[in-house]
Parts: sequence; structure tokens; C-alpha cells
Amino acid sequence: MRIGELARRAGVSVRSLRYYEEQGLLESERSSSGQRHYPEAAVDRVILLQRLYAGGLSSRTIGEVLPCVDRPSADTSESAFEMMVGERDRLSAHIEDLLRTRDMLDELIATNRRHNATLEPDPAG
Amino acid sequence: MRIGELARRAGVSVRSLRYYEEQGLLESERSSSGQRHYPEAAVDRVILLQRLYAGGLSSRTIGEVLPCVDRPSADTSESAFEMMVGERDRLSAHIEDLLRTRDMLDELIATNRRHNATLEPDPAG
DNA sequence: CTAGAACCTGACATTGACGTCAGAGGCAAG
DNA sequence: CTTGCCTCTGACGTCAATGTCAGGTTCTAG
Repeated sequence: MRIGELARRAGVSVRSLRYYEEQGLLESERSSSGQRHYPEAAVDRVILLQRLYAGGLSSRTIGEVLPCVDRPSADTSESAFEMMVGERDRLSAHIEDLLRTRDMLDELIATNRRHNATLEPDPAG
Repeated sequence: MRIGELARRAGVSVRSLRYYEEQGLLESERSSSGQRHYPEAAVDRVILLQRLYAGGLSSRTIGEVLPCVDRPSADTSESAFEMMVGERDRLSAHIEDLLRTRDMLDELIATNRRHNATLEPDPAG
């Protein structure tokens, strides 16, 4: 498929796909006229990339981790594996932090609800 | 206290404190020579701001939500409250997304461990 | 063949919370 | 008074994934 279709099916912009390729995260074959062509598997690949980006990994980090995805074998450099574990831990810590922030928001919301309830006793009837 | 002490105690840079003030999120009194002075409560205030920033709220959004923190009463504009609830929901969705990403990383890690275990049976003895 | 959509490369713009530097004044200790 | 640290304002730098525009080529439907 060409880049436009891949973009639609993976839910990203054409610009992003070119950027991923530039970063070495996505391969494409070129037609004689220079247009990019992708196999079906590229859709899942891009979705995977999106998920890693969503996890806060940078292009560089994703690039260093991808070998574990593409060739999960012992010849995969150990550093790639360690980096993946490190990113998992970082992500866990980040999630914990966000949970704390959400708890704080919940408390603020509850406080505000109480104040409003005090002044507007059962406004819905 | 002056800005340097506040920065140390709240764990942020002096630059950040000036920025928060510029964004209308943090007040200060000025000495006759123009230096900023803060009350004790400013420490908690800054920590609160940091937590909201950690939750992905922008300066603008924090500014719109702060009335709920400072004056949780009915005269607090309803839009501020709704925005706070909206941010909570956005944060929840974000956390869900990160959990999915972490799950994916866990699977990748497990896959790699299996491959390594196959080739290096019990290397630790 | 032709209009129009899709594609190409290259490059500049964007966003936001800061970092950092410059030049100048303020403040406590000796 | 001086040394040295702190603070001030103002302004430019940063980083990273994308947006966007320009100018040109390619594909596709009619």
C-alpha cells in the first residue's frame, strides 16, 4: 500500500510516517518513481510505534529497543533488552505519579462537591 | 522567604517560580527593592502546581482550575469545576493508555526472556 | 489527454515549560 | 567598603514530534 492508505489505517499523519522512516523506525520500498510502498504488516508496526511514543519513549529510545521486537533472540544486544526493562520501570513510576495526581484531583473535586451541596441542597428535586 | 529558599524547599528552579508568577499561578510580595517574598504556604502551593503540571495540565488550564483550590465555594465559577472534572477524566484515560503500553512492554520483555532462557539455560547455576 | 488527488523533498513554524546568559542592583559578613 | 552570593528583568535557546507550505512529479479516473 502507499503512504496515504497506511496513514489512514494506522491513524497517523503522512508526515509522521515519513518522520518515522527518517528516524529509522519504519522501512519502505520505493517504486521506480520514488513512492513509498508498504506491506500489510506495516500497519501493526506503526500502531506499535504509536504505542511506544504514547509511553513517552523518544524516537531514539524506540530505535534502540526495536531489535528486541524484531529479533527477540540472544543475539539481540543485551543493552537493548536492559533499556526496554528500564523504560518499563520508568513508565511504571510515571503511572504511579499520575495516579497520585488523580487522587489529588479527586479530593479537590470531592471538596468542591461538598461545598456546592451545602449551598444547593438537592437541586434536582 | 525569598525565591531561592522557596525553590529549594519546593524542589523547583528559581526560573520556574518566576514563570509560575508570570502565568498568574503564584503570587509574591515585593520588597522595596523589588525582591520577591513568599509566605510559608507558598511551599505547598508550588508543590501543588508541580503535581498539576505532572498530570499534564498546561499553565492555562491550571490557572482556570485554581479557583476551585483557592475558594471551593459555589461562587467559584462552574466552568472551573467542570474543567477540573474534565481534566480528571482526561488523566484517567491517559493512565489507561499508559497501562496498556506497559502491558505491551511486559509482553515484549517476557518474550525476550523466554528466548534468552532457551539459549542460556540457568546461567546463574 | 486532462483534471485533480496523492506523492515527493526540503525547510521553516509550532508548542510549552523551562535553561541559560547578560548586565545590573541588593544584602549580609568581615 | 568590599567580597560574594542572591535577586532582578529581558531575551534568546532548547527539544521533539508534527504542522504546514512551496514547488514539482506521479498516479488515476473519465
